Amino acid sequence: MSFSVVRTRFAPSPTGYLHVGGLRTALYAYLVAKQNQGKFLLRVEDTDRERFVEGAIEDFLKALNWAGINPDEGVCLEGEHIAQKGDLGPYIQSERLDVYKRYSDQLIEKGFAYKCFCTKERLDGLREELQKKGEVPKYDRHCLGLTEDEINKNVSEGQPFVVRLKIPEGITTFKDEIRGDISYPNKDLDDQVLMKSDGFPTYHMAVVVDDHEMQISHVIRGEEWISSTPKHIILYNAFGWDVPVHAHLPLLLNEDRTKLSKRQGDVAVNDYINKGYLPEALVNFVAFLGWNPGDEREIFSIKELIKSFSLDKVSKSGAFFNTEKLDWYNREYLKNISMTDFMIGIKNFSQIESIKNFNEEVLLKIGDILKERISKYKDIDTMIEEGELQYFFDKPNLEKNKIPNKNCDVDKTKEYLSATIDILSNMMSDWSPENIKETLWDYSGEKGRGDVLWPLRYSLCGKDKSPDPFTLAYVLGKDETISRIKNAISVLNV
RNA sequence: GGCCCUAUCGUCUAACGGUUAGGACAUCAGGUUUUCAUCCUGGAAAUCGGGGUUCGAUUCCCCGUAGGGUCACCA
Repeated sequence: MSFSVVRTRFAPSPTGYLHVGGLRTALYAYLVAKQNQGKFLLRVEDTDRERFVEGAIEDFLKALNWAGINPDEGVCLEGEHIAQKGDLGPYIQSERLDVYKRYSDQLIEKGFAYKCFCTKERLDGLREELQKKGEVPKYDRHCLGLTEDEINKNVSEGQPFVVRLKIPEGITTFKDEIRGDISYPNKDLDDQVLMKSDGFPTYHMAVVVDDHEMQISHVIRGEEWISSTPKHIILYNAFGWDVPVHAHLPLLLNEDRTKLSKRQGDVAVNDYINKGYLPEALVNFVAFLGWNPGDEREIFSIKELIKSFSLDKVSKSGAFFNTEKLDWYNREYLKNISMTDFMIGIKNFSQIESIKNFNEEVLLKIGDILKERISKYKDIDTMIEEGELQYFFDKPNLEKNKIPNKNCDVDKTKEYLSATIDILSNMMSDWSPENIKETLWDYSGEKGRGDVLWPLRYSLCGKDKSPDPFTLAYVLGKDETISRIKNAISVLNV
């Protein structure tokens, strides 16, 4: 191979939104470029005009940017606008039509490709016929036999035509960086359309021409492209170009082990952004879907990934996109985030009204509680919506029989609660969870930890499950704490 | 159906011929300054089947089986 510089690319087509499989492909390509001091480019493959989706390019770019994967060259975002940088552009295929035309003419001239005037009807009929006979549907090369005169006549009459690749005899073999040698008998290959009748190239033509023109050294893409790679190799050979390294990544799978798709859960990167996952976590997670460093480390920043990643350690089989593991990753990253960043994260993320009920002070006080209990920012909204945090604002409704600890009678409970009020009222140290705990420690130890602390905790929140009573008391403040305990005593007196 | 790819705990994976088949997530049990959460400890859990090659196969080869991908003027 004569590529002196590593140049990789991510080449999405703007037909939808970036999904997690695409994110991983982009990430791997990015890592390979970065670890070799190479360049990562982004090219837009918009040769299918019918499937073009408005805004898709921006979406790709934004999602990639969120993940920390930014192109060195090619299509990029400048503020809110799409821009292009680099000397080998344009990097949007619809702006390169003349390039493909030039190369396609060259191919025809050299006899590697030919014009085909067959109508859609004829092609459909042919396919149907072959399928009925149980044969592989392939073009029958009807137009390969056309004479020069016939071709010229058809063209001058304005008959639409496509350009087809003339597949040579033999066997085509290529080396896949992940799977090793892969061979296809050429007789199984169809005379692939290179140029469509609308003057646009097909993917196969465009990808080969552009990868060559943009000096791509590593073609890193999904496994679904394996079977069209031989056609690309034949094209490289026809042009006399060096073939870049190919690496076909295993697919990301649904739970039923089919190719990851919508319908079976969230697949768009945006879905995960909107649920409040941290970019570092998603990146770490998808990086490990199909790759690992070979030792037992699991937490890798993108910088560490650049250092450790290698294509030959990428696995060959598809991986199920398991969000439970993703949640774990996100919790790990949440642990290391500062409280300030955590607060910013919540504020930036939360869409719902309820978060606005929280004043800064309370939010800061319950930060640790929140951080420990959520997997992702969205969970906070869920907790709020389900009223799980309501006791921080409103006095709870208490059920009398739930106030005493298990096997502790009402009179004793009243006594403990009253004593707790006294102890807390006379507390001299600062009102902090640690000090509250310390203040109550001897007394509760003496009377029975659970018998004293359970009713306290329940009095403050009215829930079977909650954070510890000291934190609760701290967040509520001394006055409110005492008021709630008094309330509990009065409930017991009813 | 043709062609191609793949196959280790439920899941993600490690073990580049010799290991009590390792780790992580999830799960279960126990523990930790009441509950929940966190944290700690421990348990259960896998080499698709059949043939070879070899002193020895998860590992190499073949055949099955299963799953997936692909067979467009879509990428």
